[in-house]
Amino acid sequence: MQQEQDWIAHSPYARLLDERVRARLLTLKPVLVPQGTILFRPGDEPGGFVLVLSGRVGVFLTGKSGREILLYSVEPGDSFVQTTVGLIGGRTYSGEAVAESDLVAVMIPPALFVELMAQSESFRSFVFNAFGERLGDVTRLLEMVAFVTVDQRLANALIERSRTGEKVELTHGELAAVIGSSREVVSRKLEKLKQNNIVRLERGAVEIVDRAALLRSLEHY
Amino acid sequence: MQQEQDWIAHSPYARLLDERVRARLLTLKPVLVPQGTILFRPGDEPGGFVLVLSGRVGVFLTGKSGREILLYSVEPGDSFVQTTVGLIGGRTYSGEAVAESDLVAVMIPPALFVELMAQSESFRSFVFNAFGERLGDVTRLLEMVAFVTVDQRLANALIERSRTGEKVELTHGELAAVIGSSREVVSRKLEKLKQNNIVRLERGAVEIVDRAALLRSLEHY
DNA sequence: CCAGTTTGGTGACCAAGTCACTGAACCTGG
DNA sequence: CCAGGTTCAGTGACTTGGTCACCAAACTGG
Repeated sequence: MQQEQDWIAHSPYARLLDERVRARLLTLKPVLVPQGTILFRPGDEPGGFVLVLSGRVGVFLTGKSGREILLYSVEPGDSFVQTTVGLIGGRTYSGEAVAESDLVAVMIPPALFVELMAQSESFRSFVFNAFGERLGDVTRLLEMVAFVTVDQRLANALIERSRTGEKVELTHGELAAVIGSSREVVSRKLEKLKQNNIVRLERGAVEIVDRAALLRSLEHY
Repeated sequence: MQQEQDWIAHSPYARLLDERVRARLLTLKPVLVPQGTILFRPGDEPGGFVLVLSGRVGVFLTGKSGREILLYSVEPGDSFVQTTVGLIGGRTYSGEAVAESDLVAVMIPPALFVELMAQSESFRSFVFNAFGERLGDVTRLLEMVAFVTVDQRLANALIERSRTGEKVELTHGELAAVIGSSREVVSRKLEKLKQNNIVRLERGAVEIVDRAALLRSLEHY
């Protein structure tokens, strides 16, 4: 697969890695992970620093009520920095990672990880950026959940997941997890959007009809 | 001041730093920062890696409505990893840091920071752990805000801030920021706790009378 | 001691989450 | 191909929490 060879070039941060590191990383054998696999659960001891080459992983937090919220997604070129914390500091992690599609990934074993950290400036930058990225994601999400209405979070989620106008193939329940709300609430909000001819609904998917209207509802920010 | 010399020994992670690094860090001149100083604001370019030696810093997120939420606090031995992200990755940061008390801190200049990262395994661990710590804090807070009732968050905050039974010297508004709620709601909840003889209220402070009852309200988790 | 500022209290209202259902759409295996 | 289970969506009633617009009490600095 092409992606397995030039993923580095496609990742905004990984592309800055120096040659030596790239060479080392390319010797690692990519693993195939089927959709739906749970990569780790709360409390798991991390096995290494995982880099996603293709596919998409969602990391969820689950409340005791069973409600879930998507902490962030890991996309090609991203890594599971969280597991890194454990690697170095011996802490375990909270949150559950699920492969949202079939996955190609490489796992950098702890020894190699530590070695690269010691030797390569560019690798350190890469890891740091990945970390910063995550912290930023979670902070942004918190900001959303704490300060922004469900309507806006929903509008935002729909727009983000339909950049090129395609249907958003998520159930109401899944959408709820993305924006940190509940299925019922999402259903009701979508119902209203439908009545205003802003979206079209079908089982398991939402189609944006009037993108402009959605965007307008966001601009008061 | 004693603390300025042996802060390293008191910090759970900093104490693991190797001799060479300690020596370098101890040559840095500590800065005194008066209470109330805003250390950085959203969008600021970070000036270095800041280590807090004594005092306490709160990092807040502010919604457009003016409501605030405490992201986390930085205590002696902790550092502002966030600024680090910027140091290496050139990203700016969201959140506002306020000195909650008079502060003694050292700032590790970018050049030294990069050098230490390159040279010292133990320094890398230190920085990583600090990072992991923050990510954990923010994740935990998100979990709270998303899944836990105000009553429980309030009970939790009161207990945490009165470990040894002292009064919690925060206004209702400040308490609201700590748990991510609003002043009015906190006032009403406290009112109820008072009626049940669980707390005693005074202007600017809350005293826990029946700690056991508070703890009970948490155990359903 | 008085004016202005902080802090706290309250009612009315609205937004959102929860509970307990119902029904509709879909898969699947005999 | 259709019967029964399962997943997905819709809905009403209720509770919790956040917001708005106030007012009152407590502090604080001249």
